[in-house]
Amino acid sequence: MYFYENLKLTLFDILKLMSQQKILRNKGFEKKKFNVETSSNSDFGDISTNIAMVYWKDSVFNLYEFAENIKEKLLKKSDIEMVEIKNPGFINIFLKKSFIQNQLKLVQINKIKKVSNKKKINIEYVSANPTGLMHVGHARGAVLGDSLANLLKSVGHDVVKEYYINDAGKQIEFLKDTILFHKNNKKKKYKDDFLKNLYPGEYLEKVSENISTDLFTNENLENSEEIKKNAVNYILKDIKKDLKDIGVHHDVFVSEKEISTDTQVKNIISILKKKKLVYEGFQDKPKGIDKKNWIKKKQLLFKSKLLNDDSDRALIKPNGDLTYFMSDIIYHGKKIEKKYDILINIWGKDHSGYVARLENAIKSAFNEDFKLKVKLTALVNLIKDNKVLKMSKRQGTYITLRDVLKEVGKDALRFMMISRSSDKVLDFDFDLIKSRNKDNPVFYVQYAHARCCSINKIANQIFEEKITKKELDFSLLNLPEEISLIKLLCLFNKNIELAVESYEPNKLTNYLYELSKNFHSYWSLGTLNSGKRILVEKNIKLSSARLGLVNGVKKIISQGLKILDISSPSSM
RNA sequence: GGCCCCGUAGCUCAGCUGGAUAGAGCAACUGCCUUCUAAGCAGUAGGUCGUACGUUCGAAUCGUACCGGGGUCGCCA
Repeated sequence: MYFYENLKLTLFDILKLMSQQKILRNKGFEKKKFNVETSSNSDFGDISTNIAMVYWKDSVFNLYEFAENIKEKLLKKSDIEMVEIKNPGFINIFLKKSFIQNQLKLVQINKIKKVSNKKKINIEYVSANPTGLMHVGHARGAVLGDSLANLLKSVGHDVVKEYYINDAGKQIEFLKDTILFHKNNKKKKYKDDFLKNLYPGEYLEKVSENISTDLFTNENLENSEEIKKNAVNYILKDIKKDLKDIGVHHDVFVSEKEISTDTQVKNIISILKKKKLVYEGFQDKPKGIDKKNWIKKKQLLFKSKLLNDDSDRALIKPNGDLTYFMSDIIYHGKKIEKKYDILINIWGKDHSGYVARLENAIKSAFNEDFKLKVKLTALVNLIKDNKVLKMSKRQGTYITLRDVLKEVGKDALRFMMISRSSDKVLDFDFDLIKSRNKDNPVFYVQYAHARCCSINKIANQIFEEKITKKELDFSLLNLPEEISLIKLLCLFNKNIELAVESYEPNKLTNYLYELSKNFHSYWSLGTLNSGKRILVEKNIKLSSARLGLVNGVKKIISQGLKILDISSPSSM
């Protein structure tokens, strides 16, 4: 247990004691929350807490007396050197140096802390339509979902990673049309008179070549379905290959077509009917944009107006097909059947208006006790020569994930994709990502790890077997930079926890960057002052202790990068 | 117009389960390599945290309203 966790328990004990001593009047103190934070400023000690400001009103004392009482009790602890009370009521705790130094022993054997309440979690991500190759936008969701899944697993949750294949509906119809077009117009140029509702780009031409010509000779329904199936399978294979190349693996692939059976549809409709949430009717005309071709048609609608939507939403298209909304209700129903505690969906931000609707629908249909968390990812701007690369799906000029990957590599791609919080537009700058210097955060972190490895090699050369690995004397680590590096290492687990709780892997990349920065800074002390070099030739004990610290850094960086599925190179 | 997201240094962003003097990186300027990877480090300068009001001992953080930017609002997914 690291020092800040320790202190928190100590403070809880003190509260209990104060309750016994009738200093605290109410027993409800456990409900209130107080902070135990590592101090931002060394004037404020190693640990600061607002405990006195939170609880003094529940006590027989005034704020100052209350804080003093806590201070007295804290000073009885052997690990604490000094306690100061500062306005407007903070208690600042200064720990004994030896206590902090010995925290490094915990770092050496650091294991990521498991959660006490293990959850069954389903995370659905990527789910790119199988109508073409993935682009960087998909990659953002892919890496976010994958890193998040790894994080959740690392703290002990039971995680299933899922890909929902949209292999039904109009998009797939367009895909088939496009394939047919290529088959029938093989030699004709199609750029100029390109038809609406066909997918552009050369890729699908290649796909069409890989589909048996026999299917095209007579156009019947059966063959048509077969073409769709073959095309989807072909494209899906490519998508899976790309995902594999960026280290993304799903446990389950669910086909929209397969789960949306007639019985399922009837089932859902009858459930919703019982709850009086559906009716045959006319949808409101969409607001905002002028819709000249708006035609009223009768269809099955979900009463989402009752649930704060501004319009009721269609479940069945006038032609009898399912809307994607309906398919999604069925799909989520399937997931809910499997008794997950938490359902996580990673979607592009263009679906933001849809989140509440779906959540309302499935909560009212299934009444189950589960938590739905939809994470939305904002756009990715590809930047080259300080210019945003314009992409147009219509003209088929979008840049595919595999092109980007070829250029920057998996590690850089993964790191960059989660280096910003997901709801902010991400600038993906090729020049930056490919640079081998500190401008590039991926490089910077990996370089810190490589330096740690390098110093180990040199230590072995200089000291041979004399360098100790066990029973290091950490009391020799007295530089302020060493102390703060140790404290920072202790915060790794805390940052994992934060990343998990907020579903934000970028908290981990931020931490790793921060740690690397501190390490590079520590390393460089030696260039000015040879006594501050990590390896001091005439002092094996000191060198060993410092090497212990370096290896702590190495361990934490590699643990962090492993969760993100990014390599930790031993030399660069 | 409704809903969702964003607004922090010239630029890109951390910080947001309320805490003390708001932090990094880039760009600018000044320094540091005969010595462990200078692929690096140190320093200077740069801010009414979009605006206003409110809650609070305390607000970048919470609430309300407004301003600016983006997304979305069919039977596309």
